[in-house]
Amino acid sequence: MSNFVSSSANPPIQDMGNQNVCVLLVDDDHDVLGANARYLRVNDLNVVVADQASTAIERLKAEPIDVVVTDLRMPNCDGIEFAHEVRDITPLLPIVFLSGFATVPEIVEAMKLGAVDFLEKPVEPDHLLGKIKSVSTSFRSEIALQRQALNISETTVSLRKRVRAYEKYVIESCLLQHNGRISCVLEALDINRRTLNEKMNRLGIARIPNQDVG
Amino acid sequence: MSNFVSSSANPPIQDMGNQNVCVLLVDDDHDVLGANARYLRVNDLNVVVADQASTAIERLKAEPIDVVVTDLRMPNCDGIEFAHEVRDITPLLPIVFLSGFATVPEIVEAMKLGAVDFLEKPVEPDHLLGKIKSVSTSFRSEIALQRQALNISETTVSLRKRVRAYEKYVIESCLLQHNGRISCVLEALDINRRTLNEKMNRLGIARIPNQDVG
DNA sequence: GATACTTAGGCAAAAAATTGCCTATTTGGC
DNA sequence: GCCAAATAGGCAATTTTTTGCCTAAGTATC
Repeated sequence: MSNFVSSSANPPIQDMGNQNVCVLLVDDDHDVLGANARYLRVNDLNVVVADQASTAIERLKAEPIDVVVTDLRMPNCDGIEFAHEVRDITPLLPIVFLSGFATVPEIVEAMKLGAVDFLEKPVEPDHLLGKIKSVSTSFRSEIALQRQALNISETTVSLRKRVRAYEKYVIESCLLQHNGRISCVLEALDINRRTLNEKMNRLGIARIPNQDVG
Repeated sequence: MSNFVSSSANPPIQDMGNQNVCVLLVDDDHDVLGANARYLRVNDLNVVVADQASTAIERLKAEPIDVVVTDLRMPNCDGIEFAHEVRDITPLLPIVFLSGFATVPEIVEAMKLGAVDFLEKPVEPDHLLGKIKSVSTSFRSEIALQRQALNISETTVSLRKRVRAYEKYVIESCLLQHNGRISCVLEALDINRRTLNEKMNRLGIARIPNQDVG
């Protein structure tokens, strides 16, 4: 927790390079699976694939997965069921669902299980990539934030510090999500350019050397 | 989060006396609104109705609402927009959406905004009642609070709003935790009394009638 | 090399937030 | 009734933040 607060001193979240991120891709359709896997790998992600839930669970236990991307409809085992199993193993792992057609209760259930998003097939590979990147980065800081934000009972952290940490977290996430593109952050956070500048200086947020993807 | 997951098969809630629970019912269809309101009232719930978002917001500010039940599609203002406004005022209040037809992104967005459930119209009154009862009891749970506070992250909300919501959340939690005792909050959050006062007014945080727990 | 685009930052006015001082109200105890 | 403790809020000085205007630097494009 303290590292979060004091983080103005230490290096802010850098674009840690996608290669650290490991994605578990689950889909019974081999074409889709292959295509997505290829695209993600080209973009420096580690990709583990599985064409059914049981395999996926094995892989999940074996490999250090950062994000799960799964189809909702699968022959042997539906996605919700699968997500439950994932939750049993890793309660906090971000899960992104894909589906061509899903019912309202399915979506609701998926979101309640903590799905990070629900994308409609067919998914643009680039969109998927962006989602994964944002998810996998925000996931890490979210944990830190969570401690900071919710451990009220444990430690006494001043409101000021907390709010600052939160603000920093939001801006950094947004920056990462938009690949360092300031103009996008301005729009996304609906904030004055000058203000963002000031905040970044004040909070010690580093610029990201805006490297375009793909 | 387990309480959320279990919601599909909600266990019978102990009769804790519905009369305490106050529901804000929002729907532009007067027939639906009337029918639902009647049914809920017969079952000892306090019901406040509104046939449009603006009215609902007024009511929300005026009355001590425990749960919001709103239609997703409304003439002047859509439900998501409305939910955003609700979130600005009460970041933690449970919201149940109703809709006859909703798109995937709408549902996802609603859930990310912290919707507790998403029911398809037409809704069986009894089902709605059960949902409200279960929701209003589980509201106190820490987990619900956590989810709320942090799940906003993906959605595009202005930094200002986010920070405000966060600040509000922290103060409200702290207040709850210390049983409404202002002096404790001051110390815990290491904040000037005058400042806390101002913030509470600005953010619309209600005082808790400091009832000592036996 | 010229030009457009993006971003940083100095400066100062304007706006907002913080906070000390003082007073009022409420609540509980003597 | 009187006193003490807790809390709210008016007022104004002070501090902080926001933001517009202008300039400059770095990059990419033609």
